Amino acid sequence: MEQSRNHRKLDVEDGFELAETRRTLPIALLRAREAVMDRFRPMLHANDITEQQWRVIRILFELGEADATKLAELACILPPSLTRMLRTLEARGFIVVRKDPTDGRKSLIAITAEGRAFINLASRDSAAIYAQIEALLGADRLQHLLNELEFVLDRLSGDSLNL
Amino acid sequence: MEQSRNHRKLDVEDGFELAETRRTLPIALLRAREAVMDRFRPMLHANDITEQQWRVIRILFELGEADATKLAELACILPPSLTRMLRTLEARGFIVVRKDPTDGRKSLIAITAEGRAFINLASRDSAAIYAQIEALLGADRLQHLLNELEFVLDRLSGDSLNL
DNA sequence: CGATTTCGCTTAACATGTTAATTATATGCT
DNA sequence: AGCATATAATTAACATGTTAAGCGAAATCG
Repeated sequence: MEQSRNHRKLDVEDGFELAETRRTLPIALLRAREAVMDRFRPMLHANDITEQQWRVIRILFELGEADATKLAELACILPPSLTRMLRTLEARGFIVVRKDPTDGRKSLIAITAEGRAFINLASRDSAAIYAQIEALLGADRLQHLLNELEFVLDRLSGDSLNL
Repeated sequence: MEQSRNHRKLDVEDGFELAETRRTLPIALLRAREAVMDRFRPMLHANDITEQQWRVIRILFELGEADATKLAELACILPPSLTRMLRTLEARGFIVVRKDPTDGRKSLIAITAEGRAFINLASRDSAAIYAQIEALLGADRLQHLLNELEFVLDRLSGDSLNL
């Protein structure tokens, strides 16, 4: 049930140590995410939308409208990528972009009725896939993992290079 | 100490449910990984190497030589990306590519002495950063998280779409 | 008020992610 | 051997990641 894995380290010429690549937080997070996304990708592809576009309109579905900075942060997308994506999503009729009347620098992005309709359609499959994942992992264990990931976030974010 | 977070669900018109985007496994894994990588990026950038290139030569440092398929799998890089990267890394003198004498389709990629020297230099900083992360998270908690991530991998990989 | 600085977003340039199609080689089958 | 199929890698085309630079609007400061 529990796995007592190898915490092996590689001895390098000069004496310092390097963790085995496979057993490393960046790789482990990446591989776990790929395993999860492999289950969503068919549904995303069938709906002719990318993973990132899906995140963006889903955030907008929750918020209704948001400025580009907040949207980028919530969707985990860098500003340059978001700029390009907004054109695509606007051309598809899922969002509308307008200037903030209070602040001429900001852009306000809102989801359209068409965008909401798309979410309503696709989220059926999405929810089913997520339920399947939850069943495979166990609801409690999944919640625990989400807590741990949030712990990592809280612990590593902000304080730049102390210690 | 423990966080009792919201497991809120969004009610959608038609009655089915969609988990809040923030509290979702793909996003949580992505955000956690970004928090981790933010600590490595300065070091990678200072050494003028990308995150993916670093993974590739590090894998080769561990294996010595490998065919492209295994290398791509271990480094979590798709074949088309690897093809492009190999040119870059070969031009920089970190690797050498040769055809497999037994199988004309395969390519065998090996790390060079120069590549090893690069790892030896850069891995000092890398190991220091990883140690800092381990200290911030706690060694035990980190190992536990790695185990959980491996559990996700084992549970979600392979069996394509069974219940 | 005007100059400077900061902020929000965009553009540019290059690297990688992603899927489909292609090529060359191996393998299986008869 | 001859043919169909499978495999390994590549190419193509488009989307996104990543860093730096650019630009207009807003805030700040003297």
